Amino acid sequence: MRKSRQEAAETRQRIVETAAEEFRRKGTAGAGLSDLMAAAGLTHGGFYRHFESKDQLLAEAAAAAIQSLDVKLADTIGKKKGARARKAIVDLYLSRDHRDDPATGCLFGALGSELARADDATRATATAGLKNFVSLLADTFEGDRAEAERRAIVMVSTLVGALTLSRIVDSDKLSAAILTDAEQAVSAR
Amino acid sequence: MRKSRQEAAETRQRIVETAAEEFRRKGTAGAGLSDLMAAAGLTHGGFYRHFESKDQLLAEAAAAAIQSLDVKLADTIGKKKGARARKAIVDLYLSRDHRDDPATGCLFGALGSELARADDATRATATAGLKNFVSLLADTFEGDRAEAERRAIVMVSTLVGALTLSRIVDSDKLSAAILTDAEQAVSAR
DNA sequence: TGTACATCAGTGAACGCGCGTTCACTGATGTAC
DNA sequence: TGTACATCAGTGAACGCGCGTTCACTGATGTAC
Repeated sequence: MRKSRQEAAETRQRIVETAAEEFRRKGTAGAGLSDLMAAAGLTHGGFYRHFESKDQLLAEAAAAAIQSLDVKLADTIGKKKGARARKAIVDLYLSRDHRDDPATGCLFGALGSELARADDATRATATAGLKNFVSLLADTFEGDRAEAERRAIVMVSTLVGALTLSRIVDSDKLSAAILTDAEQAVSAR
Repeated sequence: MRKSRQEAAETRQRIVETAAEEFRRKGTAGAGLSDLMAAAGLTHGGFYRHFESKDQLLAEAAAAAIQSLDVKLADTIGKKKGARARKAIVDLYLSRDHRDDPATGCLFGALGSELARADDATRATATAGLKNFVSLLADTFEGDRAEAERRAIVMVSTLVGALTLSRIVDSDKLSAAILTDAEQAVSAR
């Protein structure tokens, strides 16, 4: 039954990535270890060969989600600069696709209020991810760096808030309006 | 042991209000019925004399939280109009006090990502509350109503996002910057 | 390179625990006459 | 107004269930010589 080191490392990675999706899809409490391990193609007994606790997995899953956000943002920016890069990020972030697929989307939008109650390791990861997001956006503003960062912080706040609210609301019309209005307001700045 | 109708009604109200705080403080999964009933000064067995399920309580607690937000906003506005009313709301919403006391604060900030996964009744309540919040803010903008509502929607998004992020972050400095930057940006509009 | 032994990834069953929910019971309140 | 009975708010114990966690076991992999 023993697997090679490489296979074990791949398994671990698969668990983390599966968890990153399941947590975003169902919430941290809603995603049980048993379901989660099954989703990764394993039985739940093996979990503790890889992790000390569910909290540790959450911290690593948060890191994976942050990393995938970084990659998506970098891909979206591509070779664009300034306002065009910024618009590409905003369009992606406030798209209906993003709203309708929390599992592969932004960690802050999917787990925002739960992250505020998470343990230190998870919050530290989230904080680093937020700083990076802000920094990428700040790069798209010209002029004074401190001012650019301030604008980026506000923009991220608007993006996260709008995405969260668009997912709560039970009216398609209002949900779409939130995305559209935020997109236009943010692009106009 | 039987209580009078009035006492029973008061008990029910107390449970709902206690729950509204506990859910915001600990999250919907983190707040157990047993703890919650104890916090309301009761044993947990009596819960089902008042409610059909935990989900029903959540829906009513959400309504209570929404109502208390309405009251706070109305109190804050008082007799102020336009930009002054708007500034008062923003100052209150993005205050350190609000950030540090989710239990009595905005429902969207405290439970945002969990509300997106809540049942229909709870989401309907949240949607109605959001519409009211938007409407109050729209009243502070002059000119075209549709445009005022668009601006209000964006502003609420920024407020909710900034509050949520300020609670996640493990750096006091960044947390304070999020509140301050959002406040200044939003006030400048 | 081959052999003997130790390691450990993964399985599947089991553990204790706290959860939401149910229930028998108590006794004050409400109702009927 | 008084009396007899029904109602039901609240108690406290119990229920089944799924959770996170533990453990004995298997057998392929890794290590030592």
